Amino acid sequence: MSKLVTIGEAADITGLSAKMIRHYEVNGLVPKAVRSEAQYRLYNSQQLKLLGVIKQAKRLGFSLSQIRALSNLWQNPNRASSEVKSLAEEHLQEIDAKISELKQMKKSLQEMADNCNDDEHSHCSILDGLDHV
Amino acid sequence: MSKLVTIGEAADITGLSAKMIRHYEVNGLVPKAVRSEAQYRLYNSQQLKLLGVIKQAKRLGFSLSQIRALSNLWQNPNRASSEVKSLAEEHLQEIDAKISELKQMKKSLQEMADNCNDDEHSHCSILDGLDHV
DNA sequence: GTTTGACCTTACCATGATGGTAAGCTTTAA
DNA sequence: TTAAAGCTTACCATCATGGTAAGGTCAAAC
Repeated sequence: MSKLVTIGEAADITGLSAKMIRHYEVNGLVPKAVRSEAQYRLYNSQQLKLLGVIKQAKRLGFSLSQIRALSNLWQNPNRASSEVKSLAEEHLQEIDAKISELKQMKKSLQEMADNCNDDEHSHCSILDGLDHV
Repeated sequence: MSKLVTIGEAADITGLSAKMIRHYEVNGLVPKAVRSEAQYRLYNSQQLKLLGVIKQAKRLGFSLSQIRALSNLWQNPNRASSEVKSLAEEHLQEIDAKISELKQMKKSLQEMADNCNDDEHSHCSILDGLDHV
């Protein structure tokens, strides 16, 4: 007999936007919410908890399709923790790849910028660096 | 009297796609190409050079609007190198911010994953970590 | 000289995640 | 009773890119 809240309250509680919550329902990240007589979506505490899990997963940079998988595991009492770990490690690898890529960009750009005279003249090592493909 | 090439050759030479080159023209990153009688876009060596510069800037992660600015400076003989450097440093800051964000994500997720038993049981510290908002 | 295939053109739709707006119905509070 | 706030769906925009369709053009092979 848990208290039911509308989508606006659910948004306030979880820190997601109402738009996002609807979007997640349409895309299967959360089960379809029950509706009031006036067709308003209603959420109980368990569903709010799931939305909170999704919010956290978003903070960790999981994509919506990864979150859909996480959400399914979270809702499944027969899950194996190894499945969850495997999703997490997949994402950790993506994060590492992005960090490497950004570090490489930073290094190249930093080198170019360090050689730039930073004055009113038109010659610029950054443009030179971009120039020769 | 430089040789003119069509968009497909320009794409092959620069490593951009023909779609992207058209998109960049529409969005003002490159000047409108001259056309053949049959309305085919034609590029000279100077324009190919600019497309090469754009390709490099993309490798460095500049956004299209940043590249539009870089392109304008590249084409302007009266530019000041300080303007170019300022664009580069703005982008370097963005890169640094992204790296920090990803490192923070990685740290949090790594901690959760390290405590996961990785077995067939349903209990999982990763879900626990996501759970308590 | 015609056909074939590779190339070009524009116009439209899709992606992923989110925001914005509009038009209309419902609930709440004054 | 009315006004405000909140809900509904449906559509369009963003960013950078890819895909496709329908049609025009060019070069080489037959």
